Amino acid sequence: MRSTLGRRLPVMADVAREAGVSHQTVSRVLNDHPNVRSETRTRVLQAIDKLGYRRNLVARALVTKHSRTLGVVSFDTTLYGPASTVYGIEQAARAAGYFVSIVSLTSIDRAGVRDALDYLADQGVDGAVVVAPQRSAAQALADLPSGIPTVAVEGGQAGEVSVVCVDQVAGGRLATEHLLALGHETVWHVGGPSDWLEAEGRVAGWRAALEEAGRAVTRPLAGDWSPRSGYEAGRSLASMRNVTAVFVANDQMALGVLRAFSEQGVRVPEQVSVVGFDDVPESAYFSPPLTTIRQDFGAVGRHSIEVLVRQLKGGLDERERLVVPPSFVARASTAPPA
Amino acid sequence: MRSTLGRRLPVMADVAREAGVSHQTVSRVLNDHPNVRSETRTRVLQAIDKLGYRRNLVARALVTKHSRTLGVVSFDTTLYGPASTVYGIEQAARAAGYFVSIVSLTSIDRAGVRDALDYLADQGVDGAVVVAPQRSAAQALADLPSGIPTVAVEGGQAGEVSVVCVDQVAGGRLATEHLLALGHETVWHVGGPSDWLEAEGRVAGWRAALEEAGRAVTRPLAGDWSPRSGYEAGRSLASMRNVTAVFVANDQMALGVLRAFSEQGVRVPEQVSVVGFDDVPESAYFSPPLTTIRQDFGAVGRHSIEVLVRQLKGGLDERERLVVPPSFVARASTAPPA
DNA sequence: GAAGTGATTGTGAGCGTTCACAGTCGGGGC
DNA sequence: GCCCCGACTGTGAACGCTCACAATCACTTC
Repeated sequence: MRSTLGRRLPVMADVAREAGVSHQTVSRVLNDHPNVRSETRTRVLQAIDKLGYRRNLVARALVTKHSRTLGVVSFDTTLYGPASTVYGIEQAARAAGYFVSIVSLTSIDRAGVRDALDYLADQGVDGAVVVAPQRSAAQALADLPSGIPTVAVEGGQAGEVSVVCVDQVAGGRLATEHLLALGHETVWHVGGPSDWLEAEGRVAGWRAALEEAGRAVTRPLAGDWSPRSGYEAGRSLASMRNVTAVFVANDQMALGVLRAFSEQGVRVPEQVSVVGFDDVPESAYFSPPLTTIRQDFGAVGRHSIEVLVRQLKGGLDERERLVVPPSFVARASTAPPA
Repeated sequence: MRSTLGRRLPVMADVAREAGVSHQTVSRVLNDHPNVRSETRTRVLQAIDKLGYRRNLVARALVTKHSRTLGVVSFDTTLYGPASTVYGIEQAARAAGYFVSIVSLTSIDRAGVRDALDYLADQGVDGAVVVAPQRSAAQALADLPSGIPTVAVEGGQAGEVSVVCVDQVAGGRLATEHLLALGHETVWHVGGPSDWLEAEGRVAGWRAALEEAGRAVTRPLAGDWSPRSGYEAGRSLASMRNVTAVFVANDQMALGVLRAFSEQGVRVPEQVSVVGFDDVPESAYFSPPLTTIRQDFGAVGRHSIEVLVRQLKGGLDERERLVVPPSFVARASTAPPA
């Protein structure tokens, strides 16, 4: 864009002239080519410094066909989970020497994912990671050959693309088994939106743990991740007699559940135990502090970049599937039944 | 890169040949140039469709010197505020036809901001918005001429750059005046980190409201935005006799305060009233639901893009300063003193 | 009927880099 | 003394697009 002076920004040829070499030698210095006499190298470096030269990455991308830019497609980066994942992705990508171009979707359907990927492809990204926690998005990815190397985060079964995800089933198990171990007869569940793979995995883990223990599997209550939906589920649960333990599919809804219980005079953990999922920074300060399942979003982001970069470098077409284990965080919202 | 077939991706010349026109005519069709016969236009469009041609934006950027990419520099996009702002920015930028390249800083000091901006400039962004809520970042912006059009979000006094921000002082006032209006003798304050401009503005508003009402200005307690720091401040406050109203500089810390009060048997709002700041989605479900000051992060993001695009288009060098007013959200954490 | 006008199209150069290919130079082996 | 080889450097052509300019054509206009 024009320097602060009216002068044109220096280009490689200017540096070459200044250093008394050819433009190619300048290029070699810039690209750490071994066969450059060290004296020549310093001369070029000095010229670069003197002129304040900066290599034009757009021109470079034109010829190399690599932009060193990675695309990220995500859904509602306002939520803690996606935001943390994207943060991890960005850090890892930059560390690996890539720029990150992002597009946030308001609705993550088939068309949306395709458009976003096309959009990024137009821009010339070398690869993309799609944070696709919804079944529709995951399917969109599996079906359409995006043309560019792609990694899915939380993207369900690895079909056409590599996948990095947290073991949601294990997480659901962890939560449920903890409650059963405390002596609860069975565990109720407040689930996330049914089209989210994460919600699906958590229910599955909960159900499996219950069935393995030979306990009654109650019908899960449906939420939409929001505190409000948790609140409503909490009101329903509070009105039931036999509820002593609840596994809520995320911390935000758990907050709503806690709130509803508190309003209805249901004491946690004395009367009912509650376990959340995510371990958002706030959950340690809920009333009571929330026992929850921790997901390492940062690790997921980092891994997704590792996989993507490996695919870019190797050029190999093997699909990977990397699963990050969740962990259990004990706090004050669970106790043995009264 | 490379189509699924081994074949080279079609370029403008291929389309031209297919349509029986010159490459320039293809370019004209692509750029909606008026002087193209409609019959020619359809022929070109058909050729484009048939070949699956997509214009190479990198090549275009090389000659136009415009990448149609905007950079975003932000600090810890894991936090709700920055995440929401960045989300708003991204949506607005895409709507305006720009790509968004993002870099998240872990520490937002002078060098960090400069590096990030240089990094983005290298990539060839047309402009940048820096979410710079810390004094050091704002200063870094004011001092160093970044070379590219830049807009600061929450960036303090407009010096060298345009600024879009929320009126933090008004927010602090709103909170404090509400508590005074309820009949509280004075209002205590739990502040954010002292080098944050937002924290500074909120204290200033609180102090101004107190002084105008002729009330005692107590020494603010220091926090770092985290629930933990709020919790600690809350413990201190709970141990004091004369505290009846507290204005906490953000909702997360307010959560910690609430938690500490609850542990110490201090009832909110019966014994102490609490007001937060931000209106995070969770705050309506705190115990009790938190009265707070709402910031419209989305609007801030949108405005910052508007200002930036105006600067890009107009080419004019005028600096703007756009202030978004906060609003008061009444919930259940405040009441008249006992 | 000559010249002017506006719409439509084509030609060639150039954006700033990297790539492929040629040189040049000095020294070791015969 | 000749040749070969490796280290170093230079030359010219892409990359795929847009820009400036020229050319053509059908009408008007006087």
